[in-house]
Amino acid sequence: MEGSLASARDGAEGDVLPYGPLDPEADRTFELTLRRWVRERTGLDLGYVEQLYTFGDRDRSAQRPVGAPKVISVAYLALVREDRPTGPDRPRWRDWYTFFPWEDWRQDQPEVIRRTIAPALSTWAAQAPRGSPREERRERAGIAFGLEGAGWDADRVLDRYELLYEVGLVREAHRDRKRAGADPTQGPGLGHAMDMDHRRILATGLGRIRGKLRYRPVVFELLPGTFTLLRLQTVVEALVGLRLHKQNFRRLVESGGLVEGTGKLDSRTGGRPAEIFRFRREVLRERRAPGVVLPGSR
Amino acid sequence: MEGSLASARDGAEGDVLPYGPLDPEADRTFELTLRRWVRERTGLDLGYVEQLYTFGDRDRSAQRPVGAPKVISVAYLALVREDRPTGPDRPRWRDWYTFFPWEDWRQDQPEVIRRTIAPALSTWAAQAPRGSPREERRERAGIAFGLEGAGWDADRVLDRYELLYEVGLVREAHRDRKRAGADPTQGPGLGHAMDMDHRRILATGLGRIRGKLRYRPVVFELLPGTFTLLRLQTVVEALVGLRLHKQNFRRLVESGGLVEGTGKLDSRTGGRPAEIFRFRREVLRERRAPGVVLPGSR
DNA sequence: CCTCGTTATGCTCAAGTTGAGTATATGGCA
DNA sequence: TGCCATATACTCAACTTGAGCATAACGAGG
Repeated sequence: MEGSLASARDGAEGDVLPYGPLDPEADRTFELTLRRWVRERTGLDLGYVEQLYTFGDRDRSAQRPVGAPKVISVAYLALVREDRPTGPDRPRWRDWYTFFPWEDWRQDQPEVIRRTIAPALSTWAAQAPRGSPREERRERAGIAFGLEGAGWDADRVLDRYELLYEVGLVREAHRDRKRAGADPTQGPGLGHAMDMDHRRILATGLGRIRGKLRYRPVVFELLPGTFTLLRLQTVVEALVGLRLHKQNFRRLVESGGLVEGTGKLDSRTGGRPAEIFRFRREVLRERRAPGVVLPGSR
Repeated sequence: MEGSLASARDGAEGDVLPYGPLDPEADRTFELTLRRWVRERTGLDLGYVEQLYTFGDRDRSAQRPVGAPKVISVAYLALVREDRPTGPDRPRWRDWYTFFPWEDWRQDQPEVIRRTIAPALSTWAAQAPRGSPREERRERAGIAFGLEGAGWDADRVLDRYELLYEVGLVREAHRDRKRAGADPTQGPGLGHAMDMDHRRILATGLGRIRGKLRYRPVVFELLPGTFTLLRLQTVVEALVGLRLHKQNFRRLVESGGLVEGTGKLDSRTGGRPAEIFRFRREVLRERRAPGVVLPGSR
């Protein structure tokens, strides 16, 4: 239910993000074009929308045939509640952790880090000439994956993907090397691959939203108007990929003025009925940076 | 000395940011093209570089003549130490607070807010129909400029510029309305204007760097390899536009592991000689988000 | 060489925040 | 009724922040 993102048009190799041409003439801004385009193609009305990053032709893995027009891609991140999408592209929701299994720490450290990533990074570092190049590799790996007591930084999603790409642990790396005519080394191919550079874009988006969470109440874009605190917490946990301390989470959002109780109860919880809360818009006026996440796990 | 940004080519109306065409073919990424371009045009080697935002034709104030090619502008933020720039465009350094006088709270609340902005926003709110539209305007103004006890959020530079534009308090607003054939209302024209939408871009950049400061040690890009703590503090203050408590700043950067003393002293300070410090790179490995925590950052 | 102004540095303290519990409440259901 | 599950309430120590007082060490001017 939580932790998913729209993706569409299964292609030759893997999933792709929804994309299409923009006509800067038709609307006043890119963002308006985007909203219209998504509504037409999927029936979804976007709420929160944020520009992510712009890539030029040569940044991208897809090789442009000689004579084809130059392509600039402007990637956007949008938050939508998970309604059923419609439309000709047959877009489908995907759990984003199928693309980034190493990002999901909700039940402890993911297996794949201990079993595959950490050893591979260790080998990769050891292949560098001894001394400072080797130290640099070790340091970079340590920072990205929180290896040697460095602590996991949930926001560094892009750092981690780029490192895995460089080290050759994701399929796109082999695909691109083969296309470039280089040696076609085979590695484990962690997580589901995506076409073109879409997995890189997705990593940018996930990192961005994890960061934003700390100082802007964007979670509420993904929830109905009212919800229990457990539901809110579950969504936050899906976003940051960490498990949070329940009592402290309640204290944080309640005394932080992010939510207010409605007085009504939801008794479908299985235990004691939970109070139903709503987002307190006034918090935007009261606090400088109203957000949710403390890196505290379990 | 501090608080400035490269701008070039005084044009018909005001300053402009350095800009030029990018050839995505010549370099592998936009960023490389940018670095090369800046080196050729100004002689400066960029250190930290970050993509800011991409604007389409119609986002921009400049009207494109019929038949002219479509233009997409990708704005970048770079941090450079203030060396003398060279080159054909005659670029010059500018204090950015001449463009945003309301952003400089280093000596208390800027006059222009109390004298001009707050009253104008109040009038603007009062012009809306009573009830919730009027309340929304009042709330928006309050959040942006920290008016009714809301507290100043240094990061909201873009919010503030856009509000002033909308309310008609910056010259660009009148320029664009006139061009669009609308009524040419005259207002105070706060701060120095810039051509096209460059002041908007600059606002985006200033906001971005202020935010980044909290969790990445970007300040050190603007300092020589060694420095006194006062020098470091002054640069941070210039960036965030606030004055900081000296003893606490020292405690923050020293016990936070951001800097380490060299044992040497600088006695050109006028009082007791200051110890000379350097950036501690290891902090990147040790802490999740090493940055300068500011008053009410969270 | 003594004093004063100036900047640097050291230290304290109260208030607030965080991390990690323990304890109690209240529903459904066997 | 009693058990299980979840919700909610409260506690407490460790740590962080905001603010200020106190002391150190230089140069300038008498």
